[in-house]
Amino acid sequence: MPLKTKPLSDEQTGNLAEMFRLLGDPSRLRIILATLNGPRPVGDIAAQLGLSQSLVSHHLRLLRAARLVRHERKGREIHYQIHDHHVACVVDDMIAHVQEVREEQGQ
Amino acid sequence: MPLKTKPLSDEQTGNLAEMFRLLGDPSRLRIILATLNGPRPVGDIAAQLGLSQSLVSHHLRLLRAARLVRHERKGREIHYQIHDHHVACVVDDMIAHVQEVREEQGQ
DNA sequence: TCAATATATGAATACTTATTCATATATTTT
DNA sequence: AAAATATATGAATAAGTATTCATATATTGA
Repeated sequence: MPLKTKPLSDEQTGNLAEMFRLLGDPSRLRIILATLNGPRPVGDIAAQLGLSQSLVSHHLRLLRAARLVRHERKGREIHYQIHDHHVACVVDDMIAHVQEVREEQGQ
Repeated sequence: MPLKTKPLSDEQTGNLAEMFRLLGDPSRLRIILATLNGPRPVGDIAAQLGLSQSLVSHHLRLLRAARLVRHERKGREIHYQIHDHHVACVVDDMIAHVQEVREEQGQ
């Protein structure tokens, strides 16, 4: 039984799509996943994922603008973490879906 | 408090990103939204959204392959609906996030 | 204030992909 | 079987964007 949701305005639908689009790039998604367990400095994220500092910074700017992550300065570092519970839920539910599909499709 | 999730394999992360990417296009997302309240024939979706039949069909093929929607034939029509509860949840949570952002950012 | 460290940003490009147009396939009705 | 209806698909292109490189900004420590 699908959840009932009020019809969305064009602008809202656009914003919604934009959120998903941001999660839809592998590098950006990995960055998001890296921020799930608390604040992480940019450099650490880049090192952990094997991505350039520049790339991570570009992506974080987009994620920040969409409020998918938030940041706080600590000394000269800037620490990023997932923005809130909703975002974590979205990711978590989709992980569950992917794993179901994996099981269905065999292997 | 972010949810703890097991670390994902590269393949799983890729699949996850692919799911989000598919929801990240406005046309495809509108198609998804149109399938939230039960089975809808392709033609109806196209008409309702003002998209070409061809475009809707192309998109549905991708959504179907990712099991974001499922289909059943009824006579000469093919009816599509959201694949399952998880997918509906993902969309719903993200709608909640978008609305929060909207409130925060003023307006 | 100068050097060192951490992050951000602008421009350029290589790559991806949404959309259209034309056509093919499948199902039903006569 | 032929016509009509519904959906799917292939190829082409136009539009968008992920990534890199070079450089700028900001903070800390000497």
